[in-house]
Amino acid sequence: MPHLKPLNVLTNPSIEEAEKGVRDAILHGKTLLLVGLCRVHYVGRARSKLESGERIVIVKADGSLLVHRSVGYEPVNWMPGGDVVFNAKVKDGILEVRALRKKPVESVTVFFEEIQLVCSLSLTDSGDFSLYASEEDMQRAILARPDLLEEGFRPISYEKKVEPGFVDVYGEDKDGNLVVVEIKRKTASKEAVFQLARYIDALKSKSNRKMRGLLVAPSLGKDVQRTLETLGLGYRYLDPKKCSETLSRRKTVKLAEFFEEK
Amino acid sequence: MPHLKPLNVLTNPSIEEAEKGVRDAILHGKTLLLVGLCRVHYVGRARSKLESGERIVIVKADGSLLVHRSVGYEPVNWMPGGDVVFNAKVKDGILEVRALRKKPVESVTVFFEEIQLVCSLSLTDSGDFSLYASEEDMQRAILARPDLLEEGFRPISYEKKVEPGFVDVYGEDKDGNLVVVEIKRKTASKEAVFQLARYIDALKSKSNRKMRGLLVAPSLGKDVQRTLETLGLGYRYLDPKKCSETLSRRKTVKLAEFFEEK
DNA sequence: AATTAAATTTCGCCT
DNA sequence: AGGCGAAGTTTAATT
Repeated sequence: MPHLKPLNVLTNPSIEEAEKGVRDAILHGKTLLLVGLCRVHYVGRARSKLESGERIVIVKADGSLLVHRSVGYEPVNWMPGGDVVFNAKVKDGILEVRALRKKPVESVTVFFEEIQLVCSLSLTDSGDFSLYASEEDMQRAILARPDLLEEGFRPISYEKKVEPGFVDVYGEDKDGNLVVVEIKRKTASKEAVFQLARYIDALKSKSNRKMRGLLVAPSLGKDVQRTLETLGLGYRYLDPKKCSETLSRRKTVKLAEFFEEK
Repeated sequence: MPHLKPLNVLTNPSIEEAEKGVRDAILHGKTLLLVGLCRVHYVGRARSKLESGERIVIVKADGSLLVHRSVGYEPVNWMPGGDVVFNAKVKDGILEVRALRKKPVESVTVFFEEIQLVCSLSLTDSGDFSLYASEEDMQRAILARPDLLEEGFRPISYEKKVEPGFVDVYGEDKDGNLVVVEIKRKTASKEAVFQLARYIDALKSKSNRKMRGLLVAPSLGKDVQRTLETLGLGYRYLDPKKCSETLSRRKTVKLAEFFEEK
């Protein structure tokens, strides 16, 4: 049974009615849904022009603006949220809706010739969003169950800072060798191998212990195996989904927990 | 004066009415706009769960689906267009709208507990979209006016294939040295420098002429200047906007024109 | 099909 | 505030 939430809908309004609806929505911090025939200009980091056509425009209270065409997952024009100022006015029978932000300076302006729909909404949304099987999940899984990597592996640290960046996982194997681990959640490219090589190169100068490099990923790109061999590095198959399953069996949530008392 | 295009709007419909509206829209290849209280599941390359809240859902005829929260430029869940099969059904008073695709196998399912708006649209949109001041614009500008790079520079080719990829612009300077040019439309990182270094490395073996490397960008990231110096490479400031202005003054449109008769 | 690089990338984290 | 790397990145181009 619907709660009949306040829902302001104008269908095929005049430009002037639409203007009022848009201004009210923006003024009251509502989410705005527009459908109509429009042109769009973007000026800022680049510059773009979209000729006349019917599109969906979403204006959110956080300052973000999206222009969607009838096809495509991505918006054709947009404005990321943030310090954005909206503005709506009628000029020569055209409704101009403009979003302007500084840092970087850029603006999206939508010129509506006709409006089919103006809908202002108050979206109540406090639902949690959770994502599994990300690269961080793989990292957490390895820390929780080091034998996923190899038998006898013991993590020493994670996100260790070295010159070129951060080592995903750093530890030692059952023979006491240091192990540098680079994780990729999908097919690893040669770039990943070079990244690992750079880490090892940077770390070798800081220790005289034997050091191994291990690339962890669900699969390898073409020639990557050969590149690994050339550079004397190793590979361990690991599937991100398996990692998230491993984690859901355990109750570990935060990365830091693994090292809190070391 | 509005054309009064066919616009199907249901406000606060029952779940069953909404189901009918959704099915009809999908069946007739319309764009669908939904607003309502819902949960969302994603399973595929990763896995995600979004708890109950009010959101905007867009379903396009090309198979793409977007779930937007009240804040944020990016959709919280989505499905890229392509070979997507949609499905809508009511189960236990909940309207399930599901998008499924293979390659990769993944699905987004939206569970509506309440619906505020169902709107099906026929968007007529053939408007051209044009973007200026892209990296390609910078490339074209350099080819059209080589002195943007440096006085006396003469382009030999563009998009020249070498082992690791493609050299943006390749030419010779006023002293007859070969010049390899790497273009970035925004702040250049160390990665860009390494990319340039790899190209030069690959090309040096093919010629015994002196060879210079030039990174072209509107600015440099931290330490990038030092990296350039270490590797003996040069930098030339160039602003993408200036490039697009240069191009709009000239009438050159196609890259190939510059070399058609060489 | 696989690889590579760009994107008005955005986003988050860390210095 | 700037830099770096990841993303369910997407997209386009080229092998």
